[in-house]
Amino acid sequence: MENKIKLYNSLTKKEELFIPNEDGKVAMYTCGPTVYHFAHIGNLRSYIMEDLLEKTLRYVGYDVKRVMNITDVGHLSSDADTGEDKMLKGAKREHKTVMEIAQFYTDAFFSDCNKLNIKRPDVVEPATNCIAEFIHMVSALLEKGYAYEMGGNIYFDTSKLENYHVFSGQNEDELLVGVRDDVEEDANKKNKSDFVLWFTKSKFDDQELKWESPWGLGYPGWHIECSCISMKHLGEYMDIHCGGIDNIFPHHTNEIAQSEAYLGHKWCNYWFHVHHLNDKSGKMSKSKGDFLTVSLLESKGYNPLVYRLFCLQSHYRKPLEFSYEVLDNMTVAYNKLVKKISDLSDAGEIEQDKFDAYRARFEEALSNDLNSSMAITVLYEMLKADMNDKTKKELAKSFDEVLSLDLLNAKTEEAPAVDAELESYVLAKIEERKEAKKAKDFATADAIRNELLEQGIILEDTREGVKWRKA
RNA sequence: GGCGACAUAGCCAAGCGGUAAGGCGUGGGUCUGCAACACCCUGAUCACCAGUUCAAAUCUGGUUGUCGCCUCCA
Repeated sequence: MENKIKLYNSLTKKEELFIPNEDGKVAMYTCGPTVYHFAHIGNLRSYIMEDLLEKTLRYVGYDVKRVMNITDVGHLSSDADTGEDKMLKGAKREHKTVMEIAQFYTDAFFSDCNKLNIKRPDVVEPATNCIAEFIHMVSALLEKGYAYEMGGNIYFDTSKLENYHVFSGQNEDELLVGVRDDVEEDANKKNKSDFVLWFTKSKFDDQELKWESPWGLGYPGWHIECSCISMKHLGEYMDIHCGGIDNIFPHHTNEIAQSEAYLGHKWCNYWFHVHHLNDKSGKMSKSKGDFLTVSLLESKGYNPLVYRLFCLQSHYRKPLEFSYEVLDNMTVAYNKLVKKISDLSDAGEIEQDKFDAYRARFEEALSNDLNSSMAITVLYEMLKADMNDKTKKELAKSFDEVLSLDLLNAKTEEAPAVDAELESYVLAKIEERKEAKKAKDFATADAIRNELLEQGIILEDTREGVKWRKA
């Protein structure tokens, strides 16, 4: 098939025409969540934009296989073995076992994704399912001389690589070790950028999850899982690897190092990195104060899809600043958009030439490095264009395959099961008010409207008559 | 200290060398008993300074500012 999608590739720092290894098929990998806590809406920005990427690829005709890992072990909060495992930390905090924590937050993550209309990847694989694969790769790296054992742990030897800092062009000597106060340097490392592949020696004895390995009882380092899980399901060649921008170093850098050392050839051609969501004080993160979750937004009365729209109207490669003010704006915009589309009638035949023209413009916007903001604009222009309602509705339906904003069946518009009793009551009141209006008794008419409003019923006088809905 | 990204109207934001899309808000208007809805109208020379060009928001160099990364982070 024709390849026409252009994507910015973090590896080459250029926008490139996306050409998969196998014609018409895309092998896509996404770094999944570390399930020790709820995902905040900044995390979810990445997953929304990656979802958009996947759906765009499908929309233009690719057969996509997407794999995501779930990090449920081995993610230390420090690289030295003095660090505390994030999973264990979460478990301690909530007095649960590590596996209970992992299950709970994995479910919570997919529940949030569901609310944001993020499609579940074709394969979701927890790290703890693949211990044998990890051990296999670590063994192979030791055999090939890319790894060494020191102080009970297995390390990757970055000095064996020609170009370790593939992403940044950083100079080894210029890197500062332990920039942050709470990071301790690991004295076992031969080179400061070496990283752990397998731990057997841990200073915290209560590490719950350990596995037998050729090097003793232990657990995997953080980076090994993504390399192994992707190869397990996608093979030795991958098309697109996605993740948040902060994963470039060290996570993705290390993934490339170990994967290509293991394979002996180029591993992944395109790297897609989503930039951060900030608030006025800067980057949103779990370790900083109050983090915003989908549930929190919902409790404040926001539709999660409004947040999705907020993300889509920006570009994935731009930092985005969150504020409730903007979210309020988006709520209005979203409701207007949905109303406009729901008012379209089904009458008539599709005007195929116009349908094709707008669909092409929509694809063109997304093909241009996922210009979702432009895609939204195409949606607005389409709704204003000179064509019949049926065509517009079908186009909206088509666009929504990618946008996933529930444009045709918005959750907000789904009237929560109205019981007949309430309905007849409201209709009676409307009739009463109509009589009052006819008699020019506007005081009574307004009183009735206010009375209903107090019960959460909103009346609107439209040209087609009185409409009512729940607030 | 090193590396990188970003800088367009009140806010979000498109723009990829040919003279500033779109959304929200604001203000004005049509409609309405009023309100809401809907519809119409309404605004910026693109952080700053040089340079390249017939032509620059768009390219180059520099300045300033904001943010991120340099072994927790999406």
